Amino acid sequence: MNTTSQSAPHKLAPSDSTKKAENQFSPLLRSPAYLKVYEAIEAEILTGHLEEGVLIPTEASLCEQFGVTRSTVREGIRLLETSGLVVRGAGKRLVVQRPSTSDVAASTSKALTFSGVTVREAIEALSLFQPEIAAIVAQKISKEEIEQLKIINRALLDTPKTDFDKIVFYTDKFFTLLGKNTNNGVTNALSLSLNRLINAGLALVISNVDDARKRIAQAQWELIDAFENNDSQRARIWMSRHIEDLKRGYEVADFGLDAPIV
Amino acid sequence: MNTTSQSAPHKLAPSDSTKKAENQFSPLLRSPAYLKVYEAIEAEILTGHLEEGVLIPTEASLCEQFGVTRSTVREGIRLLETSGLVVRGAGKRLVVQRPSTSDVAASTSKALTFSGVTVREAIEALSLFQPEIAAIVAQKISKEEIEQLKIINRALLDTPKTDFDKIVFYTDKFFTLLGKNTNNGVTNALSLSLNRLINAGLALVISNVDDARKRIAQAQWELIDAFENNDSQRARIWMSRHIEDLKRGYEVADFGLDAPIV
DNA sequence: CATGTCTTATTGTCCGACAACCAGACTTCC
DNA sequence: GGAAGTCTGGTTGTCGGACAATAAGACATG
Repeated sequence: MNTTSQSAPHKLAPSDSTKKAENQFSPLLRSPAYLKVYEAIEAEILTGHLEEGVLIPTEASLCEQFGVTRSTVREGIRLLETSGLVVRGAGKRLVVQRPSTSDVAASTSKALTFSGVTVREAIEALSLFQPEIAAIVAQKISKEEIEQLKIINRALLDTPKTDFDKIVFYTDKFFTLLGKNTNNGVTNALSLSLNRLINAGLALVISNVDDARKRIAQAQWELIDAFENNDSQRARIWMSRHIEDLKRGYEVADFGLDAPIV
Repeated sequence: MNTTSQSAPHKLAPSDSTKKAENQFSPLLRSPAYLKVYEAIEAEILTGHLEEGVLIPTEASLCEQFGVTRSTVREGIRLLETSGLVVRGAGKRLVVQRPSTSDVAASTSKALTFSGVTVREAIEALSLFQPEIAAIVAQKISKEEIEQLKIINRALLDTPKTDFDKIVFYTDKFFTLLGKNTNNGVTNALSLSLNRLINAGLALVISNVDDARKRIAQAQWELIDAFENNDSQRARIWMSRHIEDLKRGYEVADFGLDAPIV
């Protein structure tokens, strides 16, 4: 789990570039002090020596312990912050905290966005994965959670047809609850991050499709019904339709499916 | 796409805590200078003003432009680095670069690991998603890529039964090539990150299961065969078996399925 | 008990400095 | 002509010290 990707252990096909026979040395990496500071604290957290909730020593203290200046320590701390292992408490001190599922989803969708993936790719991924998620949720979900879904569905129906933001909100809420009911941090995080990817443009799409709210609500209702009967297959099918519907919405809205997500 | 999650627009159920009716103000966020530096440069990159490959101005120059000190600029730059929008060129200057799929996968699997997900969760996610990936690959993959898969499969068979690292390597390679052949940056990245999650412990598992190599190779072969016939359904099934097999491997190896991934 | 005030610990920012390092130009030597 | 040394300027990594801004807690005041 090292950040620097310097792999290439075995090559399947020998590289046909220069035949100097001297390519055996990988560029040796000297890590600057601020990186070591980061890695040291990260390790302390991952090994459990620094438990969740405890306060990281003050910058001054870290200077002493590591024998470096505050500037250096601070640069290392910035890395810790973005890695999500640490958050700023209300006051100021840093406190250890493992990233939540939502944090993971946020960073993943952000990374995907940065990498320049298109809306089409996101929707295709959605159409691959969400049906499976629906299918497994159908096996696991409890009565109480189904009730929650019904509340969302009802709220969606009660939303004015033109309150697009709210429609997006309840659509997302439904997906979110599904992800949660996989009872699996990985699938939940990945599902969340996919949803984030399409949420950005969803309001625009919905505003362009006349009966969007009705169609979404119906899909939700069929899904709920499938869940109540633990019918994985039906859940899968309706989720497919749901996503396919969204995709068509993006198409008719002429949204620019092949443009990078903004 | 803001990093600070301060949502909670509509509540489904009114919070039954203090009834002060004064909860309308969200904590106003003052962003420190180093954050603004980060955001400013990030924005320049995302809007395309700073194209891929161009060199970020020197720290000294950034100091001037932003009117802050180098220490501040440097803290901001650290954030840029971890966000993956920028890499250190061979020399020293920072150069703009959108994160690659592999970068995204790395950060995602890292984030998932940090969040403390278990091996079981990772495998379940794998068993949900990989069959779908195999199914879609069966529709898209070209003859040439199938040849690549065959080469990997052959190499796996040629690997000594006890060279566990190499077996892991080719197993991973196979999955990687599948992800690539989805021709979809999102699914590819997510697939890669899932693979990374389990690769860590895979060598240990393989070393504990006697005919691991044979079983893996057979699953690969069946998959290849399914790909050649564009048989999505068969690809799905064999991938399911493949994952199921891995899972059983983890079980018999008594790997600690419910422990967080290290 | 809600408001001010004070103290203290800690972070955010600044300044100026220097060594380490890389790249490119230049020189030297074969 | 080309390979190897040398010089030089630009840039980053680290340092040390300084001060303002802010938050937390204790305390006093009405």
